[in-house]
Amino acid sequence: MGEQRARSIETRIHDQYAELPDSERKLADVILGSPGDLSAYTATELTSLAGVSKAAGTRLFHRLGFANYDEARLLARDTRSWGSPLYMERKSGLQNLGISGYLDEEIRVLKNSFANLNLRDLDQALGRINAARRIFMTGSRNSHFLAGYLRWQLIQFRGDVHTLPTIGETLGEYLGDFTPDDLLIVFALRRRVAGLDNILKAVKGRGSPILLITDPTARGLPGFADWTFITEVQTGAVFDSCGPALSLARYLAIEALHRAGPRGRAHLERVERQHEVLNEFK
Amino acid sequence: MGEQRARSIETRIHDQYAELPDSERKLADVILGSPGDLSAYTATELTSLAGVSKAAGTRLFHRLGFANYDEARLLARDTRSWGSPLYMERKSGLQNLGISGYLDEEIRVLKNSFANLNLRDLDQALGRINAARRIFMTGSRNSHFLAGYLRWQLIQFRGDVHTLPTIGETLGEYLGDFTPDDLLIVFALRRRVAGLDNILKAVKGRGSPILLITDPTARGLPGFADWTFITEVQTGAVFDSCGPALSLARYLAIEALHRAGPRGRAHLERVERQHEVLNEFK
DNA sequence: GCCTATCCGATATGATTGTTTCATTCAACA
DNA sequence: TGTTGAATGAAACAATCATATCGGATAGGC
Repeated sequence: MGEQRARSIETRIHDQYAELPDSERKLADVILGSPGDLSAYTATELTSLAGVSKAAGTRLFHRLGFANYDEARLLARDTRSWGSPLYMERKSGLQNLGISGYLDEEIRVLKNSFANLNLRDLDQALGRINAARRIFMTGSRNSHFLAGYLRWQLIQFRGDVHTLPTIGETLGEYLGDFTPDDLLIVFALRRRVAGLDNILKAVKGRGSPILLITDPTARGLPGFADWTFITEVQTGAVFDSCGPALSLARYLAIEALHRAGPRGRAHLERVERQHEVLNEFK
Repeated sequence: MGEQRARSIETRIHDQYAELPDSERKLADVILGSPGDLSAYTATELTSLAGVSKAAGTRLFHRLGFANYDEARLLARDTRSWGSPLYMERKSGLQNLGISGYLDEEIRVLKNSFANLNLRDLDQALGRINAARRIFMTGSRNSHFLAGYLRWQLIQFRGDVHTLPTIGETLGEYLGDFTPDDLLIVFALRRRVAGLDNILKAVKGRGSPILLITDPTARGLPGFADWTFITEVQTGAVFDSCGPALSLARYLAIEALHRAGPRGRAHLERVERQHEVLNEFK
C-alpha cells in the first residue's frame, strides 16, 4: 500500500484499464482526457461528463486503490504542482532549471523560425506541392527523419511521394528522371553531407523546382533552390534542435491538405477507411 | 458586470487589493500565491490555509464581483485548462487558424507536455539509458521517425543502440534475446499498430525495463512500462503534432550525455574526429 | 463617554457533495 | 429454463460544503 501511494492516478488507471467495466472505463477515459486537471473537478462533474452514475465514480476510485475520492483529488493536486513555477523555485536544483530552460530554448527557436518565414515563398511552395506530378524528398542524418516524416504526412492525401536514397548512395541514377512537373524537397539541416550542392545543381539543370529547408549556416545552397525556408537549430545544448523544421513540415502538410480541397480529403478518407478495414491500428 | 465576468481572479484582486480588509487580504495573498490552482481547492481549504474564517471567503468573492465561490472556481478552471482536449472538443471546428495560430498551438502542446512530465520517472529513465548494456528502440508510423532520431542522437556518445523492425514484421525473433540489462524504448504515438501490448508484455516478461513515450489516448499500455512519458499530440489541425515527443527525445539525449560524463564525451569526440577524417560533412 | 460604522468569526442553515444500499438488468453456464 | 454472478443507476444517506445570520470587538468622530 505504501508503494501504491506513490503511483499516479493515470498509472493506476492504465494498470487496470483492461479489466475495467464499461461504465468505469468511460469515466477513466474522461479522466485521462483531462490530464492533471482532475483536482479541479468534483466527482459529480466527472461522472456526468462521462455520462455515468455517481456510483460508478466511487467504484472506480475504490478499484484504483483509493479510500475515497478526496484521497485521489489530493494526490492529483500534489503531483500537478510538480511542474508549477512554485515547485520549481523550491527545488531550485539546476536539474529543474535545466528542463525549464531547455523548454524555453525550444520555444525560442520555434518562434524565431516561424517569424522569419517568407510568406510569399510559403504560398508558392504550397501551391507547388499540390500541383506537382511527383514529389521526391531527401535528407541525411537528422534531416533523413524529417524527410520521412513529411513524406508520411503527404501520402495521407496524395500519391506519388517518394524518398530518395540518402545522398552519397546511388542517387545519381534518379537524377536523369527529374522533370519540371516534379518537385524536390530537400531537408538540409547541419551537418550536411558533402556534395549536396552538386546534386541540387543537377536537378535545377533539369528544370525541376526545388524546395529547400535548411538552417542559418547554409552557405550557397539556397542559390539552387526556388524556395528556401530557414529554421533555427542552435540552442545552448549539444545537439541541434530540429523541432522547428518538424513543425514547418507539419504545417506544410496541413496547409497543403487544406488547399487540396475535396480531392485531398477524399484521398484521406480513403486511406482512413483502408486502415480500418485492415484493422491495422488500435 | 458583463465585462467584469471576463476578468481574471488575480486581476480583480489586484484592483481592489488596497481596499481589502485584513482577513480578506490574508486570503487574497494565499490565492495569489498558488496561481492557477484555485480551482483545485475548496473555499474551506483556502480560508483555513489563510487562517481566516469561512465567512471571510464568501465576503471576498462577493467583493470581487462573483455571485458565489463556484462562479470563481469555474472561471479559474476554464482559464487554466484552456486548450485541454476537453475544452477543445467543446469548441470543435477551429480548422483553419492561420500560421500564427498554428504556432501558438505548437507551443501550447509543447508546454503542456513538459509540464506534465514526471520528474522522478525522468530521472530514473535517464539513469537507465546510461546504465543499459544495450538499447533497443521501436515505433511505427510517425513514431518510427522519432525512434530513428533518438537512436541517431544516442549513438553519438554510446554504442549498442539499435532500432527494431517495425512491429508486425519479424520482431518476434528478437524477443527471446532481451535481458534485464537491456532497455527497450518504445515510441507509441497514435495511431498505434495493433498487438503492441502483447509485445510489451513479452518484453516485460523477460525482465527488461521499458521506457514508453506515448500520448494521452494510450490505454492500458503504460501498465507494461516502467516509465511512461505522455506528450500531447492533438491540436485543432488534422495531423497530430509530434513536436513535443521530438523535443522530449532530444532532451533525453542531451541529459543522458551530460550524465554520461567524461566517458560519453570521449565517445562523442571520437565520432566527431571520425567524421572529419572522412570529410563526410560540410 | 456614546454612537456609528466596519470588520470578524462562531454558529446555524440549506445546498451539494460522495458513499452506500438495493433492485434491476444482462450474460454466462448448467 | 433456471441460476449465478457481475455490472449498473436510482434513491437514500451522512458528511461536507458555501452561505446567511448574528453578536462581539475595534476604531474613529462627535
